[in-house]
Parts: sequence; structure tokens; C-alpha cells
Amino acid sequence: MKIPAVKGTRDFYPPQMAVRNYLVDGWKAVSLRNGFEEYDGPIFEHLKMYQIKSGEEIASQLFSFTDRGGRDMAIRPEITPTLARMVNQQINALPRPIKWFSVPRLCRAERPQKGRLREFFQWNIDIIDVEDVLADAEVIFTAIDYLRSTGLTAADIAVRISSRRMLAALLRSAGIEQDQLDGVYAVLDKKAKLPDEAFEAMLTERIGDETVRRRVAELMAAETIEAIENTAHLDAEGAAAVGELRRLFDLLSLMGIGEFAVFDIGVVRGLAYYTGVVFEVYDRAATLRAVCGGGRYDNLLRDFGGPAVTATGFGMGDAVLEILLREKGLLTDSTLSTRNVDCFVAIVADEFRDRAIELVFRVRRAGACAEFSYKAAGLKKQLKQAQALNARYTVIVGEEFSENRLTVKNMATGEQELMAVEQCIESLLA
RNA sequence: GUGGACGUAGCUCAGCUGGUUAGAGCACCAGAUUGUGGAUCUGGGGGUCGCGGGUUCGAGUCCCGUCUUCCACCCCA
Repeated sequence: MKIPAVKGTRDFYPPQMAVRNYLVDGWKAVSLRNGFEEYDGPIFEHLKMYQIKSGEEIASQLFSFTDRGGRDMAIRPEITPTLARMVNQQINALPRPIKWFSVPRLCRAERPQKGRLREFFQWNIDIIDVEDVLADAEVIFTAIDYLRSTGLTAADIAVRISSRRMLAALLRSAGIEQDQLDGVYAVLDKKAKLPDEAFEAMLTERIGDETVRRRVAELMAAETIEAIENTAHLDAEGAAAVGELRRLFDLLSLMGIGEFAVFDIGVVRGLAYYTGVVFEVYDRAATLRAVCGGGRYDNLLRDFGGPAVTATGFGMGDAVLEILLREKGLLTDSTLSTRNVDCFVAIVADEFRDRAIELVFRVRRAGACAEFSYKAAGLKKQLKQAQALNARYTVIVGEEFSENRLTVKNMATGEQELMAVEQCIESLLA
């Protein structure tokens, strides 16, 4: 009986695995050079853990099961709750600030579509216990630092930045009640996706008062921070939030990534999670969903039963990223070779076969990658195989071996040289 | 969860208004070629035509259901 692959999952054949490794290795390297340490948790947790900040209905969007003891469990759809749990558990012992990263494998029971699967990898980095926007800037820098390392430029992508804190202050001064904020966020979050009239209609549904609605629409039309300062009368809280945002943009310029940063009041993001700076990285053409999203969430540790400690971070999934890199021609088969043999040993005189095998495994014991053909085949065929394996050198074991010599062929240049066996091994391992 | 499109070899696809034994290119394997790698030629393996049911003398082709994939919505942690 043939059993099909599960909906929304991927099989990683060697070429796909090479892509995945390329992405993950890049994430890890950039995390480390920006001062983050790696952590991980279990792939399943108590179901309750995911309902704390997202509510009961989230259960329909994740894979859950009951264990033999009757406990409700869920496969992790995100790693932030695990991070919160782990940090809370050792909050008094951990040196601060905490700068951690992880590349968890996550599962969500959603309908798959472009850039969204049921199982994926997501790079997460977080800085815990730094209140300064410098931490937000550092987090954004790390995301851009990685994306630049893949070859993307400011012409390809931009990080759109806003502030929940500022937006809340502006909406309050426009006349929105505190308890209406979340509902209004949900509408504002859709502004970029909807035609103006549809957006207007949704806003009308949410905000009854004509004057308040006009003020909100005016706010959302602001294209610069200056425009915000000029159109809105800010209270002290709003002014502080705007000052913080200005400081963030200054820092990003200082860090050398100013050309990537764009102010966009339409970046609101999901639910009540975020408390300060919020950002999303998009392709400039904005034809794909966000490559990366994050921001400040100062209440998270407390919501998970810990002390009130500030935090900021982001998540970047592999699916959209891969689509983007492919579209930009930055993922090519030639840059993602799955085989890189140092030395292919071609055996053309069968009487030396065992000596050749000895040689292959001697090279391997010494730490280099050596390969050979299982079958006795013509030299032509073996050279073809060497080429297919991306071998740097092919060592030919033939008649010359009776004089303790080998022919070493440089596969890139085609040049070859007759060498003594010991000399050959030494130069291969050099 | 809602709506739409697609499904023929490992991949990209052809297959006419239903009619013999379902094809091509690429890929894979072997040979031409017994010591020299991107070529050429020859041959070979590989298909329950996504799956199930129906209509028909006869279904890859028409109808229904179902599954997957893709696209949009909901949601996006």
C-alpha cells in the first residue's frame, strides 16, 4: 500500500536539504556574529501554553493530541512561549541581557498556500531585558545583516517600521477608547491589503463616530514621522513614542542599514502581543507575504508567570525567504552543491584495487573526503563520476602504481602530474 | 473553515469530436569507447493516466465523489 505524504509537508531530498542547510547555516552564522546564543526546547508542549496569549480558538490551528495520561498536548506552532518558559524558570540565574536565538521546526494546522506550509523552519532571535530601542535596532540590524549576506540589497527588500506604543497614543488622542484598540488594530492591519473603499467600510463598522473616524483615517494616511507630528496633537506618551521611533531610525543609519528602513504606520501586526516598536521585512514589490516580522513585547514573560521583564525579537520563516531568494536568482543549483569530494580515486588496474581502497580510507581517516567507484569501470566512466561528484582531484591508480606512483589530475584545470604515493597523500591533505 | 484551478513516466508536457498495445524531451542505467571528464549515437528500465464509483460495446478523454498540489479568502503567533 502506497501512503502519500502529509498535506503541507515537504520531503527534503538532497537538493532541497542543501537549500535548507544553506538557509539555516546562514541564520546561525549571523546570529553568532551578532552575539546571540543558541537554545532549543521540545517540539511539543502543554496545549495550554499556546492558549495563554492567543485564546482558546487557537487550538483549531494547531496539531494537538492527548497523551496516555490524558494530558492535552500540542506540537509547537511557535517557540516564543517555550522561550518565555525557559527564561522564567531561570530568570534569577541567567546573566542579562539575554540574547538568544533558535531555529525551531514548527507546525501549524492551516490551509497551505504560497509561502505558508504546515511544517516549516523559523529563525527566532530575542533580546530580553534591554528596554532601550537600541535593542530593537540591534534586532532589526541582525535581520538585515542576514538578508544582505544572501545577496539581497536595499533595492530588493525594505524593513517597514512603526510603533504600537505610538499608534495607541495617537488613537487614544483621536478619541478611540482603550478597550476598542485591539479591534481597531485588526482593521488598520489590513489597510495595505484592501482597496480604499473596503478599508473605509470596515473602519466605519468599527468606529461609529464620524469625527473620530476622520481623524483615524487622516492619521493612517501619514507617510512620515514628521507628518504625524504635524497632524496629530500628541500627548506626553505619544511624544515619547515618536521620540523613540526617531531614535530607532537614527540608530539604523548609524548601523549602516538606513537605506533599508522605511516608516510605515500601516505595520500593526497581529494581536495584543506587541507593546512598542513593530516591523516587517517585505520585498520592495510587496508581492509576497512578509519575510520576517517582529517587535517589542514587554509583557510576555509576565504573562507566562514570570517577572515584568522587557523583550524584543523577530521570527523569519524559511518558506517565503526561499521563494524570494529564488525569484532574485540567489539560489542556484551551482551554488548549492550536495557533493564536494576532495579526491576521487579511479582504479584502472584491477590488481591494485585493494591498494586503492586502502588509499581511499587512509585519506578519509585523515579527515578529507575521498570517493571511488564500486564497480570496475573504464577510466572515462570513472572520470565522469568524479566530475558528477564535484571532485577537486582525481587520483588514478594504474600501472604506475607498480613503481609506487600515482597520477593526480586537477579536475578544474585538467592538468595532471605523476607523483609518489606519499607525496600525493601529503599534498591532498594540505 | 469558504471559494476557484490543476492532476498522464523522477521532471516538463503531448495525447484531436470517447476507438487497437498511452507518447516525446530531459533525467537515470547500459553499450558504441579496455588509461582521460560537459559531446554524439544506439539500446534499456520506468505508467494501477491521483484514487473510488458511474455512463458506454469501449473511458487518459464524459459525469459524480474524494485526495493532493496551486491560488485567493479567514487567520497569521
